[in-house]
Amino acid sequence: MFNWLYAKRTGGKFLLRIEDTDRERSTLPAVQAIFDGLAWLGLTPDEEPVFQAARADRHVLAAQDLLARGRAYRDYMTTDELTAEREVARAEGRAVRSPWRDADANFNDRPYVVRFKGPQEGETLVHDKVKGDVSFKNKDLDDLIILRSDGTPTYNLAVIVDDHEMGITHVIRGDDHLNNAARQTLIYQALAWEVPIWAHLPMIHGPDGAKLSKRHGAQAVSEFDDMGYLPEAMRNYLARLGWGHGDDEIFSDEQAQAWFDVVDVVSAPARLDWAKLNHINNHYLRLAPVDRLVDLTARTLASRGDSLGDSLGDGDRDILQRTIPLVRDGAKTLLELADAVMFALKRRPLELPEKVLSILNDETRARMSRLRIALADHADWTVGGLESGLRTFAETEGVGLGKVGPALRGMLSGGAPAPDLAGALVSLGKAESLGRLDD
RNA sequence: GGUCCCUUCGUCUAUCGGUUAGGACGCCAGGUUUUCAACCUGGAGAGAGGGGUUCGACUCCCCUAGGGACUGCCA
Repeated sequence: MFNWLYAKRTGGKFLLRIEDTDRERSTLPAVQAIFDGLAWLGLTPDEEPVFQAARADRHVLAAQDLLARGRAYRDYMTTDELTAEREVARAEGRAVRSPWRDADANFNDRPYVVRFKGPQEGETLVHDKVKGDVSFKNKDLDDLIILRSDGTPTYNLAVIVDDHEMGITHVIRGDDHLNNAARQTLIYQALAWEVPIWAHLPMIHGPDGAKLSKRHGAQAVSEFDDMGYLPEAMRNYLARLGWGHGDDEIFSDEQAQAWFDVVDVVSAPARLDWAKLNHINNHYLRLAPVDRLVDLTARTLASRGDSLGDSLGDGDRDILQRTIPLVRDGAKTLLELADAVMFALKRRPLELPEKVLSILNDETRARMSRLRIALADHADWTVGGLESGLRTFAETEGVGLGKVGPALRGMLSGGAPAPDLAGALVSLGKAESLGRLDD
């Protein structure tokens, strides 16, 4: 059975049908998951969505109407006969045809399915906004089953009836349905209903050119959330996948809405390019308000099950507030941002890795002690102030910053990636910085 | 097998008969440098192949090749 959800925007601007395409679990929860994904993307209709289970009674009525007018017929083929016919048809390179097509039979005691009776002559044109006019010879189109032998309607009848009754005007879907569009057009016409405007979008392929699958790491929108992508970055990236507007790469939602027209969608499938997605995500990471990134980073740390994530106090949030602006430029995802911030959240005393300990010989230890004193007196605890302070210190020592940096860095970060020295000092704050040096 | 769709740099795309075929990501080289990044400068890189139509074709037509979808009492 199928379930779908009709989402309506206030003012009746449009109706949106969301259907679950997963053959294995076509359930309401699955449809809800798709809807949630759209909500995450920021594509929420501003009116409560309407869950619409299949209106089987209306579908059956339509089928009976077709039957009464000779546009459908009862097909008494058994599954064995059908299988045999399919084999023959395939060998002869023609569509499947039931012997009952023109029999106009009506037995009471034999099971049957109801098939739509498509014309054998002529051709059907699908006016598609993306693919252009596509013509199909009617003789190549097989007769769709619209009612199963248990009397329930099939997908192809159900969408038509429900979409018509809900006032759907545009059918925009993956181009794997382009063939169905021809058959559905025939049914719309037989029902004397207005054929919707079709737009069949190319599918998105994985980096290797094959159909996007779990193997490529993502299928459900929520997985991009888990991977640390921002919704606005996804919107921008997805908009550019299969569509372009001159040289514009980064644009706002308002611009996208003003520029976008479904007829401009390219008709070839596009591949998902993680590198470019990362680049765009980085761009929006730089633009995002720090408060929001603090929240998202805290969430990321918590979801990792990292002990730090659960015990984040106000002091830690202050640290994040100071650190994020200094490290966000290098982060491609929220996951990387969380990594970049880890050094500042470590609890004293830090465990210094072998690599750092080896730098701390007697000479550098003595120098660090003197630096600790100089820093304790340093008042201007800003990136600029500390930069010049460090430079002055190195000059007094008569060495280059290269002699000071590695050791300081090691003690401050415990070997974890960290921003430049002045930045690291600022993120930690004076007390924590000096404390780590003391340790 | 049949029907249908698709084919511009590695990737996403611009071009809508006349361009040195543009941009972005990535890549390469150099610079900056206290880690990882970021950043700055420069560079390489494309019309699947073959026929037409045309003064002129990436653009229109045909063929071939390659890729994909559909071909269920699935949705």
